Amino acid sequence: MDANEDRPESVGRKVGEVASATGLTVRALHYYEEIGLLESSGRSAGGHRLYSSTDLARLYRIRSLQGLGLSLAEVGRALDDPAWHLGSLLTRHVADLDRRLVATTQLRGRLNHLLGSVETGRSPATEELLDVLEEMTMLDTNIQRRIGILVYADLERAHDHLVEVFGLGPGQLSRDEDGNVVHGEIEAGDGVLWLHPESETYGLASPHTLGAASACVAVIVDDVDAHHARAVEKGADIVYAPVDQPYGYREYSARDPEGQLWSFMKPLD
Amino acid sequence: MDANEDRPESVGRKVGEVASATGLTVRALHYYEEIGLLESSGRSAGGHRLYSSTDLARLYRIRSLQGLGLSLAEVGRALDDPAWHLGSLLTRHVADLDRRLVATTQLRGRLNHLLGSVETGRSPATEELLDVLEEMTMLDTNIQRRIGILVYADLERAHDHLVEVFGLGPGQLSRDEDGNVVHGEIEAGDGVLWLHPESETYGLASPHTLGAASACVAVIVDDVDAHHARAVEKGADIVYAPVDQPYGYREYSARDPEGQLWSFMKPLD
DNA sequence: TTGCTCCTCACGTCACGTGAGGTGGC
DNA sequence: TTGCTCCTCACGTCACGTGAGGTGGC
Repeated sequence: MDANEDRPESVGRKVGEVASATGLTVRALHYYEEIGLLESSGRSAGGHRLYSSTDLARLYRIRSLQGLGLSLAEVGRALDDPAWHLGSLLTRHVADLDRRLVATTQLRGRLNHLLGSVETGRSPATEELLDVLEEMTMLDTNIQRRIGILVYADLERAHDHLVEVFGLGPGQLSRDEDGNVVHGEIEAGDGVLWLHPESETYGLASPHTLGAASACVAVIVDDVDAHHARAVEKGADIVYAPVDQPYGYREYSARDPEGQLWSFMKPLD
Repeated sequence: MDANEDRPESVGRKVGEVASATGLTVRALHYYEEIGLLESSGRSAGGHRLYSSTDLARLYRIRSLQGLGLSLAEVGRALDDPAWHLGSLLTRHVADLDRRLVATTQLRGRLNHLLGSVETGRSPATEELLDVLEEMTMLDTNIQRRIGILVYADLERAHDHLVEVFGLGPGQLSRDEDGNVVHGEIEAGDGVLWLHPESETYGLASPHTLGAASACVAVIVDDVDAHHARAVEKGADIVYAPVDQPYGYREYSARDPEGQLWSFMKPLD
C-alpha cells in the first residue's frame, strides 16, 4: 500500500535514483548503455530511462565484478557468456596484483628513502633530489616484504578468535597427514600474518607457555573506537581502552587467548 | 679515433638508437617532443632528429622522475620550473601509494578468499562465484596495516645488527629525556618493523631473557642465497642454511643477538 | 514561472600503440 | 634495387568527466 504503488515510477527507477543509490554517476550509467553492458528495460513517456529490479540486480553484479578489478569488457563477457571462464581470469588477476604489489612496495620504499635522506625539515631542491636518486640506484632491492609470525599452541582456536573478535580476515589453515594444523594465515590490511605451532627445536612457544611475550603486533585501523567497541562486544580481553598516546597514536590494547598482545591504533592528526 | 667521429651522426643520436638504448619506443620520443617535454636539439639534413648528450641527460632525468610515479606533466614542471616543489609532491605521492597498497592488498585478499572458498580442483561457474562474492561483502574494511613489534633489551644494538648483518633499512630511534631508546624502527620491504623495550608491566621480554620466543619474522627476499652469503660474511648466527622447504619456499634462518628468530625466504616456482 | 532532473551529442583525458603513406641514407 | 630507419598525420585506447543546448514533470 505504498503511495508510489500505482505511479508510473513504480515500474522502474530513474537514472538519477539509480546513480545515487549505487554511488555511480548518471554519465556512467549512460556509458554502460552505450557499450551494451546495461540497458534500462523501459522508458517513460517522456523518454526517461526506467530501470527495473532485474536491471538493478544486473547492475549489482556488474559492480561486484568490477570491484574484483575486471574491466567492463570482462564483466560483460562474464555475465553474458556462460562458457566464459571467470575462474581462470581471476587466477591470472591475482598473479597480476602480486606483481603490482611488489612494484608499488619497492617504489614506496625508494620514495621513503629518498625523502628520508634529504628531509631535515627543509625543502629539498629538485636538483638535490635528483642527485640523491642517482646514488640510490645502488640500493639493495633484495628485501621485498615482511611477515610477522605468532606462535600458538592451538592454531585453529587462535585463527578463529582473531577473525571473530578482532575482525581480521580469515586465511588458510594447513594440516599435516594426521590432521594437525601446522601453519595458519590471517589477512590484516596490507598483508598477512602467519600462525606457527610451538616448537622445542626452534625455541618457539606461546606467551601462555612462556609467561611473557617476546613480540607483539600493531594493527593500524581506520577507527580505533569502533574497533574497540566491536572487540569488547565479542568478549575481547582488553588490556587498556583507547587513549591518545604521547607518541602520536590513538590506541588500545588487548590479549588473545594465548596471551599474544595486540595494539589497534591510528595516527593522531 | 672512433670511425664515427666525423660522420654527421656523431653530433647526435638518431631516435631509434635512443629508443633502444633507453627501452622507450620511437613513438614515445615523438610524443615527448609533441608535449614539449624533450626536443632533439638538432635535425639532420634529411629532417631526422638528432639527440645530443645534453638531450640524453635530460631524458635520463625524465626517466628517473617517471620511475618515481610522476606524470609527464609533473616531470616537465619539476625539470623546467626551479620553484616547483618536488618534495611536497613526492610526500603526497607516498601517501597515495599507501592508499593504493592497502586497496590492492585488500582486493588480493578478497580474490584469494573467493578462489580458495570454491577451488577444489574444479572450475567454478560464474554464478557460483557471484554467490560467494555476495556472502563476502560483509567483510571488515577497518583494518589497514599490520606492523610486527619485536622486544629487545638493547634496542640500539638490535637496530644496528639488523641493518648491518641482515641488510634491513635503517629507521629512527626515539629516546626519552634520559637518553634511553624507547622505540625503534626498521624498514623491511613493504613496510616497517618496530623494536620495543622490555616491559614488566605488559609482560614483554626478549627471547634471551625468556629462553624462547613467542613470535618470529619472515622476510621475503628476491635472492635467498645472496642474502645468506652476505649475512654469513657479516657474522650472522645461522640456524640453518638455505633449503627448499616442502611448503613451497626456499628459506634460511638466523638468530639476532637477543635470540629473535628470522627467516629469509622466497617462494619456489 | 522556478528548480530540478532528464535527454542527446560531443570533446577531453593519459601516454602512448598502431597503421597509412611517403621520404632519405647505406 | 632491396632493407632498414626515418618522417608526418591521425585514429584508437578506457571509463567515464564535463559542458552545451534543450525537453519534461512537479
